[in-house]
Amino acid sequence: MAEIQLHNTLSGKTEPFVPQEPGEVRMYTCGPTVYDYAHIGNYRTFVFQDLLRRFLKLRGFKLKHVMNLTDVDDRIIANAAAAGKNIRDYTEKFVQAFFDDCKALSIEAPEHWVRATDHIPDMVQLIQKLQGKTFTYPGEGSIYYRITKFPNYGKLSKIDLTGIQAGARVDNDRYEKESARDFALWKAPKPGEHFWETAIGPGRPGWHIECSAMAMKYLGETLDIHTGGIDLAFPHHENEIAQSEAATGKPFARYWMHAEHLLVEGEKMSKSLGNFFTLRDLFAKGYKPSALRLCLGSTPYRRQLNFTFNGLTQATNSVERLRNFADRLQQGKFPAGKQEGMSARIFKAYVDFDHGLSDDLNAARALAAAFDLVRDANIAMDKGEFRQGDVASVQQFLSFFDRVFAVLEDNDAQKLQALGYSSAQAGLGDAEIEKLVAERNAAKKNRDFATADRIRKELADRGIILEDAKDGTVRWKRK
RNA sequence: GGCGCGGUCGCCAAGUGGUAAGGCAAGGGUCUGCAAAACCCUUAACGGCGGUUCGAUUCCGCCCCGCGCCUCCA
Repeated sequence: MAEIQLHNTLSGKTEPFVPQEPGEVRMYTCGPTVYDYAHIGNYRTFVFQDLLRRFLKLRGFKLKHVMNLTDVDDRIIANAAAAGKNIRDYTEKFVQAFFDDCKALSIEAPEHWVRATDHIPDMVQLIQKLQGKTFTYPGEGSIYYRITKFPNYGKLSKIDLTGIQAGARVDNDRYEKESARDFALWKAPKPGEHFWETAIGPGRPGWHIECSAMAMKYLGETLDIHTGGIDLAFPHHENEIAQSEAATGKPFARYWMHAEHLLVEGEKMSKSLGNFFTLRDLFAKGYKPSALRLCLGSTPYRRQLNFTFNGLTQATNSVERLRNFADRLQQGKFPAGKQEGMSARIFKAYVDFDHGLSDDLNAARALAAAFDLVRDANIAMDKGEFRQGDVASVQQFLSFFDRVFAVLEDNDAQKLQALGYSSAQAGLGDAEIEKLVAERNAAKKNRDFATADRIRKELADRGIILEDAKDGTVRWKRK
């Protein structure tokens, strides 16, 4: 196995990954703000986090992974008020939707899902700790963090504070702050707004404090890995560092990893451009969850991903190729014994796969390793050289591959159904299809091709593709 | 302006100081009652100009182009 190398935003370099405790990784990943349905850009990041998580597990690390759900912020408060709901009720729907989406994309559950509103006391404690060290100052009922007190401010995002002036763009906060860059740890309640009554006064948490408080509560004062979208590097993660390290005097996270953003057809995704998509939008158009997962996951995470419908179709077909191969392996009848060289060929696939992912999670390379093996094995099968004795080891490789990529299982229809999308062909059950296939086979035997073709057409119209094999067997699949 | 990502075949996307993976598409085959599906094969690419070098797509410089962050957006 290759040494795992990860790109660390903190150092700006790709470094060997060595966790604090051998064999164990403590990871915190920034999750969604549940004010609305998350969009495909969010899921690009979440799929990246999932690939990272799965790869580390594959390499034998025990994972302690925490992902947060931000369920209190300005938008949530505003939207909930507009809907006449309390924020817990308002966010519940989007929390559920997020969990559903994760299931659809085969994003594994972390060891802990944590919600900001469940951890107000932890945040209050952390703020008190900062107060004790005079990193804070009050202003009209709010509590601010004094950035000038933290010498390393800017070390993550490489922002140089000296050049920054409190200009019109920056100084738009209506609260009193000493310096434009200072941020709120605790916000005083506005009239009619939801607030918590606490030892540091009534109010609600600032954006950044939740992650510091929750990460340290579950993972200790120094994390191994902290990740999120690239836009979070500043100010969110920078502020997390300032808060946490001021409070503990220890490094907050050792490896910071940031996923680049996703573009849509080469443009920034935005509601105004009409190129803004949630998973629901894509599933309603008939795209498969597995295709979206591959589409979002196969571009290395530090590259901007240009999402296009053409690309999604390509991913759909790529998934098909892999699944077709798995089926061929499963259903094929091969001569007994082992093919010379096949074990070595499979070993090479493992090596290439591992090298790809070990190199800063290069998913494109790992994927190519699988496709290379697929092609070579297909050639061997076509030539009649493939042997039954190699089936199991190729299957083992595929399942190894799929422990990270998670696209091989043919369960898209079930997933969509679980989400409430009945795909066009959902009306036809397996038994019904088998019956029609049998009828067609009978017709073919009687050389009644008109009937056989009529059934074939009927099935095709309902999204069922038939595959007539050489030996007369028929395999079918849903489009 | 500062910081960052990128410009490789029609499209997506790896990679290397000695002329370049993989996927999709296209074309051609195998198979088939015909087809489809599946599988195989083939084609074709390194933004521009300099520099370093025996040799650069790969290193350096400049330029052009796309995109992001610079206070609450993954």
